[in-house]
Amino acid sequence: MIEQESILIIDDEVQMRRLLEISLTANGYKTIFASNGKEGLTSAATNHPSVIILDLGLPDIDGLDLLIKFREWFTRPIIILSVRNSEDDIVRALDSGANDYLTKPFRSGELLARVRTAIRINSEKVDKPVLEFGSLSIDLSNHIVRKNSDIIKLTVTEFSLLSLLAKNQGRVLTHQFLLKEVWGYNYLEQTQYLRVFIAQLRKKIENNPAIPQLLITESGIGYRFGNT
Amino acid sequence: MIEQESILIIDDEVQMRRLLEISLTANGYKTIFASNGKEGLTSAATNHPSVIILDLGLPDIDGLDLLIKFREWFTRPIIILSVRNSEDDIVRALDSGANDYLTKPFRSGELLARVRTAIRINSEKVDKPVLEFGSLSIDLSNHIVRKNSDIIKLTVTEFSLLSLLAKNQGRVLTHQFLLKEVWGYNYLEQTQYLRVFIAQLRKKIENNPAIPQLLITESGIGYRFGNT
DNA sequence: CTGATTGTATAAAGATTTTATAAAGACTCA
DNA sequence: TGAGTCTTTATAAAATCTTTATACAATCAG
Repeated sequence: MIEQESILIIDDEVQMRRLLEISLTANGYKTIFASNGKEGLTSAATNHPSVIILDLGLPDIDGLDLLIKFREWFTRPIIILSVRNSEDDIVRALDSGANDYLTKPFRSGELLARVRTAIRINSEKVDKPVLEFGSLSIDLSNHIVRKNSDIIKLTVTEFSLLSLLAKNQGRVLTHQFLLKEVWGYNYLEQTQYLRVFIAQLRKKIENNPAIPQLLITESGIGYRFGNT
Repeated sequence: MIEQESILIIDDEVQMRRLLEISLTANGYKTIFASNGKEGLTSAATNHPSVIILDLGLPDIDGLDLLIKFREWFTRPIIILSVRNSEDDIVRALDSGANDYLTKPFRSGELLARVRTAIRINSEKVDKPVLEFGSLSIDLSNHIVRKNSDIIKLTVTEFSLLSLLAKNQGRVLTHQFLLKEVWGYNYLEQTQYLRVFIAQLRKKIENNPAIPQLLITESGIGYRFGNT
């Protein structure tokens, strides 16, 4: 079963939201809505949408500022929808981190195609479905971890932390990055969460948790998966 | 030295080629031209452009077929430029693997911004540069130092000092500069810190710490990474 | 040349920060 | 309600940074 892509729509016009809801859900996307920038930020942090569709004309925050704020941590596609059609607006939005820019009124078929394109390009960045590391295998799509072909039971949080580290094998991932990706934007300070979950993971997957070979501590920075 | 991005333009109109050449080279890109599909295919294969700008109305091959052919092996961004403005054309091109679609006439500032965006998104897929010095490699973005492919564990301070010196290979960096960059403004007097950490680094990365080849002392001035 | 001065290298002790782990409390969902 | 999970707290252990001590090397004046 393929997981459903979710799309966060940040727009204050009711009509526009309804229109987008109809065409996106009809094409198999899950829609999430926010009617101002603040709501959009928190919703993105908690829901981890696959794509954000952002209207630049919001009541509370300037759209460009919001875009820049998103780009401090949100790495997935952001498509701008705006009535503003000046070259300057378009260039600034694209250079501030937008993936695409469509002017209202737009053709919904084109929007859908641009959403598909953004998701396709984004997905090229990641993911072999099953990661293998010696006796450990991590099946990302089925959420199954095996050690010597025995299934190891992990909670959702444990799995998400482990798979994030494993997907970035050999790289040091900072505390903040891990917290942002696993718990969300509002947990950047909770380093202790990480320690607790790393300890739990080590108990489950390391041969000798006291001398970890897979989940390596980089003191003062974060953690790294793998010793090579 | 940053390598120049090259852009392959596949278009049969002379005027359009000239226009693109002017605005792209003015913005620091290297331009390559092809006036039909066949030429475009061979040119892309030999030149490995960073981006392809493809006009759909070519004399020899249908643009969409060409796009599909490119996508059998070409993984970098392809931006479509076309007079055709129907939703159907746009959707089909995007779904056939185009990264973006602009209709003629277009605004050259917008085209440039979309080229930048395509390159930026594409570069997120690629690994960041690694500094190499003989058997020593320093992966700045992943915070990993290897010697003969063995990972060497460095503390945050050690890493920041080493990478600062390595990034300025061959230059002498003064004590004060190093202290300012690594420890901050209030530590300009703590030359002893430097001595301690340089000694630790030498122990970790030099073949013979007593006869340093990488971390060179410039007595009375500071330190230098590597030989000139 | 000799001795004083300045600059450097290194080990190691002390202070501080960061991490590991267990376990208790809170929450969630069937 | 209760099993499973997440969050929070407490504390010991480990890692790192700072400071001190000492020895060596280079330079220069007399």
